[in-house]
Amino acid sequence: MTDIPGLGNTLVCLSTMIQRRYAQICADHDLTVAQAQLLCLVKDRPRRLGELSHLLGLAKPGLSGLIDRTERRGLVQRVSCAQDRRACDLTSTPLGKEIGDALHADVGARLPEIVADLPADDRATFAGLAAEITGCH
Amino acid sequence: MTDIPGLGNTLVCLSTMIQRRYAQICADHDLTVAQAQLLCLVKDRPRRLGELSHLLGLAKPGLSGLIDRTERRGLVQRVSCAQDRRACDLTSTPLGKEIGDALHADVGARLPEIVADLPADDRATFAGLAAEITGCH
DNA sequence: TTGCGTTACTTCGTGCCGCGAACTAACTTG
DNA sequence: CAAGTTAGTTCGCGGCACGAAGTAACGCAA
Repeated sequence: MTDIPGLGNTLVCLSTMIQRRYAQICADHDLTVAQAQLLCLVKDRPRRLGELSHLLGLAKPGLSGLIDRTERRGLVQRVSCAQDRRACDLTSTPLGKEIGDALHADVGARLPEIVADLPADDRATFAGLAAEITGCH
Repeated sequence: MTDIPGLGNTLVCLSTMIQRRYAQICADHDLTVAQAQLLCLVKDRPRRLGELSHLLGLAKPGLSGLIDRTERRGLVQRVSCAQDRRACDLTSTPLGKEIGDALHADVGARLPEIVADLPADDRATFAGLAAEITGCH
């Protein structure tokens, strides 16, 4: 494969730009990045902890603590699962749902400012390629 | 400006993909992301702490602690500045320089795997646009 | 020169984040 | 039923980063 010089660094820079802005948006909704990501996964449907662990790339104890903190803020709730009494579903509270929806809207509105300097057709091209890479459709 | 639906989410996904892979590469060199970023800024020339604070987007105490931990590992060194006795330059040790260079090479080699599934011309297009957005030349 | 505001950095206390190891309870299989 | 597996928790640790408060050095003005 043809190497593109400096691409590695460019990707790190890009990712840092996105993370910084995303963290700011989260903070504006009084959320940490980790809590925001948890909330977004859970705000529209309940999920098993094991599933969350996989999606977030966290080991069990890390997830457990993250849920503890988020539950303490009243955004999320453990619900014991009827089919398997060992297991837990995590759901969002009404407050969590509300905040999660607001965050999602804000991310959609403000994060793309990062590419605002590009001409419109480049912006569309970039968005398409990024969607391709991530598999986010 | 024309909104591109879902772009906010796509950017978060992209950034997460990059961060996860980058963290893995750092871990392979026994570095945390924060320490790696510090080391990369310092490995080719000394820098003032104030400059680093600005570049890394950290407040003073956060940087101070990060440097403490990195210094404890022998990768980096505080050098008091002759011109201004309040100030500090941060330099990399020979070990730090070596590890930093190895990391940099590895990032260049392995991080672009993220875009490996794209056809070659799309890859080049994406790289160009990303460079444009970040201002990484 | 002496004093005063500013700047550069550190220390302290706090809280979030995430890991491995060890544990408990519940399911499953022989 | 016994043994092994699975889902989740707890504990102790270390990294990360903040605000508030402190210290030392600089620079300027009276």
